[in-house]
Amino acid sequence: MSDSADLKKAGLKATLPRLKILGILEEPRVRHMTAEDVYKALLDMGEEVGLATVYRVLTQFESAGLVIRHNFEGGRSVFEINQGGHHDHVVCVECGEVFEFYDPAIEERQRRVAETLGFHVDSHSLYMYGSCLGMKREGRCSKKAATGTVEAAQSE
Amino acid sequence: MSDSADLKKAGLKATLPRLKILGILEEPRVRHMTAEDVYKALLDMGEEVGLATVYRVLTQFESAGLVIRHNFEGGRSVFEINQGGHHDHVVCVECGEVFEFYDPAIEERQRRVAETLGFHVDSHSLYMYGSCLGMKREGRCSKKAATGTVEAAQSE
DNA sequence: TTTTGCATGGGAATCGTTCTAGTTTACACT
DNA sequence: AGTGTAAACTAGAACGATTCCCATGCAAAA
Repeated sequence: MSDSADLKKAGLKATLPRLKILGILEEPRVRHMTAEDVYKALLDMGEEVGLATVYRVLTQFESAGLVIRHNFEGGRSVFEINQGGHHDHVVCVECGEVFEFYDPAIEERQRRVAETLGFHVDSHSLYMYGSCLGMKREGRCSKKAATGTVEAAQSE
Repeated sequence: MSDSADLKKAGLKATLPRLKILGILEEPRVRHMTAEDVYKALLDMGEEVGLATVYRVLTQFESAGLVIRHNFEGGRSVFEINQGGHHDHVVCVECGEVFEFYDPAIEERQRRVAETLGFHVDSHSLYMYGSCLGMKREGRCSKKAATGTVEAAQSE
């Protein structure tokens, strides 16, 4: 589906800034960006978009469910396009790289804990912080902002 | 052990501001506080402590392992005294209440995911956001800043 | 085409947090 | 107990991230 249609479905007019920002977030190489990152990417493309607009649009996208906002360590928000499948994050504090994973067993346990507490869960997040030295050896780390995805083994 | 001895063991001089802040964090009723909360509590006690000192001391305590810093939704840091046992958090976005739980199965799965990735984990956090309507019924919600702890069932 | 209203851009304002400068304090050693 | 020195303190300025404000722009409705 076109970005334009995505926006309209979310109740947002398909304006140029919104289309550009959505386009940037959809580039597969840069799944996790700060508002500043998005702003710089726009400038690099020669677009005249204000930083305030970037923040406003990202917040609107979040409300509309188009993007997910993360509160990683360090205080600044990181945005990622929402492509449906929930996943958790592993963040390398040395190179800034972010890996994703999904573990059905963890999800199920979380669901059950909430149920036990009688708590209605709107959203949940799981972050692991550390260093990807082991991954470096395999040549996956050190290229800043790259992203990998891992599907955890299902059972046992 | 006395707070003063705790501080010295952590390599920190036992100054008045540090003792007061540690004392506040140790009060069982208020496990999760922002720097601002701690500052206000000090003012209420009639103490003359600067906000900058509160931030500096909390950061020192974090480095020393005396407190844990959380990055909940909303961007501001929340501090909690570190009493040894790791646990995860359930945050009610309506009343601000924070509940804690520990689920060994989740911890084990996380450990395994990191292992699979060859990732060295320094810290990890799991937050669930939502509403505690169900808990309200049992009279546990609505008293702002109160905290409950739940031990998740072990197996199955 | 005029109206109406949401969207934008730029700069000022705000918020949480950290830094700076000068002053005070804790603590080891008389 | 008295004192020197490094560490810690306070207040306020500075800072980075984010939001607000408002005059202008633009696009759908009348």
